[in-house]
Amino acid sequence: MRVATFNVNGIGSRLPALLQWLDETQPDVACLQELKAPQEKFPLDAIREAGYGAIWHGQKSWNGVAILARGCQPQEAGRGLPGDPSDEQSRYIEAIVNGIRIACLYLPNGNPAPGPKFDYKLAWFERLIARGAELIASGEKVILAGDFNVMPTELDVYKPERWVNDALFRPETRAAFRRLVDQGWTDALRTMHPDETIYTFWDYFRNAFGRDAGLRIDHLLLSPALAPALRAAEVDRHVRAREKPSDHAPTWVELDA
DNA sequence: ATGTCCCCTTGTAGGGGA
Repeated sequence: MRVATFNVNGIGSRLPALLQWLDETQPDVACLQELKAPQEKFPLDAIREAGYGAIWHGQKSWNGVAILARGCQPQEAGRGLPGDPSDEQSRYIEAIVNGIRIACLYLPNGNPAPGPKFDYKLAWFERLIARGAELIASGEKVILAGDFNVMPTELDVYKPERWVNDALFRPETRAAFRRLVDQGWTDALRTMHPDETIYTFWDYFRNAFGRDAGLRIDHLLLSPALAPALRAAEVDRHVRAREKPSDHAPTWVELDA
């Protein structure tokens, strides 16, 4: 079973690229972030035609997350990250697919830091850590997948010294990610590639992809009940090299059925 | 500071966000 995460950066502009990638790689589950579309503008017909059922949480202009499942309808199991009823940003949705709980998330960017956006990022992170603890305690097979907007270590940044004051790499951000993982989650990509430089995002600026000036910020975290099933974890890097690409590449895990 | 791309607009160029 293949579970992928892909920040599409606008599903309106990215639909052809998304459909091409789905057709080529046929992931069983695809978690999408940054739809940048209101609920009613999700291209459900095209997704269905590609063979996928879908649930999604849209928002005008910003954010937006979706879970696609090949050949079946994802069973929605939660919309919105618990812990703050006043939070109106569409950044979190859960579904059950094939007995696995899939949490698709788009963690706030948080720049500029310090400031209110960074405060929101850290507060959102605390809520995710609380939800993570509940999910670990449940003993369920769970995947946390998405754009975490965190480079966990220096190995995950092309030039770490340039990023130390950025919201994606500040000590508070890395410490929060570590606290989450230390609950018992397995960082699938890093586990399968312990010493490798491996990126999931390249800025549109300054030919970042051509220079391989990338970041590893898209992650798939496996709960203890699921970690023994991990067989492979990779980045579909070639997708970033195409015409009109997202700034993120699809990232995926292969799990033993 | 800059670069680029996406989305929206008492819209068609400019601002906000990443």
